Amino acid sequence: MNLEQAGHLLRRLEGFCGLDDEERGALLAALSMERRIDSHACFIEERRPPEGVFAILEGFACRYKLLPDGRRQIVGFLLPGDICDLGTLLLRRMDHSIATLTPVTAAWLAPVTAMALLDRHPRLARVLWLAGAVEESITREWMVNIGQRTALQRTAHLLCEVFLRLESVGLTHGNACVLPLTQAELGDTLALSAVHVNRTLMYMRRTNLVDLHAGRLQLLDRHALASVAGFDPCYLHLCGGAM
Amino acid sequence: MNLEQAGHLLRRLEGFCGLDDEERGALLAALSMERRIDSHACFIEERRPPEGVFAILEGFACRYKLLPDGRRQIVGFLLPGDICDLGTLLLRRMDHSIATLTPVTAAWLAPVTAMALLDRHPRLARVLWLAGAVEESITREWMVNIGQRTALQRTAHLLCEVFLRLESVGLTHGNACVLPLTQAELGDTLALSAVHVNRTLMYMRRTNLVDLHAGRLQLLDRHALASVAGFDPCYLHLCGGAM
DNA sequence: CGTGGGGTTGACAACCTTCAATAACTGTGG
DNA sequence: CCACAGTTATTGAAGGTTGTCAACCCCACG
Repeated sequence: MNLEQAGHLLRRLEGFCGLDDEERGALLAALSMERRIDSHACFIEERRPPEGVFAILEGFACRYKLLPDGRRQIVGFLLPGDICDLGTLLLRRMDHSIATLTPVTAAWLAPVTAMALLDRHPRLARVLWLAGAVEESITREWMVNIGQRTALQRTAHLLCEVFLRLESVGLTHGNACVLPLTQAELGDTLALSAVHVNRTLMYMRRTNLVDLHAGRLQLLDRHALASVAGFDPCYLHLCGGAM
Repeated sequence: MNLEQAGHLLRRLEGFCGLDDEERGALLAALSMERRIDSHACFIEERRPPEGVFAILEGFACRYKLLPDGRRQIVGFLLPGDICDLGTLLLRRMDHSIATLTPVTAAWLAPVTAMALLDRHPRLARVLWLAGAVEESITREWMVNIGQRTALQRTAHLLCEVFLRLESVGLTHGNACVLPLTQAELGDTLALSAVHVNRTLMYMRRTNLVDLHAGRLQLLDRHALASVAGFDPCYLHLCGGAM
């Protein structure tokens, strides 16, 4: 695992709680098995037993559920630095699928390895537990977003969130970051049709809120964006970052 | 804590994994501090530090988030036998509120007590962890429900879920159970207006799917209900119960 | 007997979806 | 270097599901 990628991970975890060299070492050692995954590949399938814990080192992935008629709801983004599926480790079968949105490199821990790591390093266990709690919190906020906000507010809210999450691991440059999603994928995330996502993004571009273009997100007016979204970063538990 | 109430809790946890007498005893002892809460009282508030873990012994409660304009999204139901907020134990502040929907009796564990319990009884820790993972799974399914399904499917899906969850702790009688929610509360849950909830329930009554009336839910045609909902109980991880 | 909360119903409006057509872009092979 | 195919983005028009507003009923409760 190269140092920059490990940096995203550590930076994120240490946002919660300091780690000593031994803990850092143990975590990195456990995550030493890397795997590259193609873009748009489903690498964890609903109804199959969980295959362990993994960390996203590079690239974007998502959790999603399919409906019988082919509709899809994306229920979470997995960004660089995210550690995934500690919670599902004990479940018999996955209740959702996970797929890449771009090429991804991930580090894997077999279930037994993960359990051993948690047993031997209580503070590491706490931090990972915390990271899971934050993901839960994000899921709840997404439900509010989809349930209560208009297309404009909803889109603005998601863009605020993604930007802050990327910023917290050092993946933004000024007011810009990558966001390599098609409008159809944004639609599956926001529970909007791709057409309406397009209209909404066009409107945001015209009104100088954001420019999302060729996989690159630029916040033209951060404050106004947060304002139309009604964005309150509290739920990200970032301990510091404001909008 | 009376035995029937403890029964709901144990029945639910043992659905995941057997417990020995010592574990059962330790859990019940830790949960010995009972508290009665009035109907429609907000007993855990957003932005305040978590006050420990609690178990719902009797009555209905919900997690929710408020928007600046007063709209509300209920993001989860807490039913008898549910153990709550292990996940948030480590967070600095709550990212949502919890309120009762009926009078509730709950058992409380102070944070330190909860941590001690988990440390001393690994298998108990696993079961509680599992219960948390199931709650996460339910949250994701709710997001799918709100995002992708029509009002009719959405309502049917929720009713299927509540019925099964109550059935799993022995709180149903034949095809009926209590469901003491106003239509406005159902609306906040399903992200529908109270008026449209009413229309939908009227429709379901006319077509002999369910009768929801005076706080009592009766499934008139369980199979048809599951069918219109596109309900697949897999996400509840009940290990047995089907619809 | 009045009051207030919840349920029920109708009319109308709004937001968003769907369908359809076109334009821009990406990668591939000749 | 260009032609081509496939995907993604953009825009218009029409229609549908759901929200809002308003009225009315019913019932429990004081």
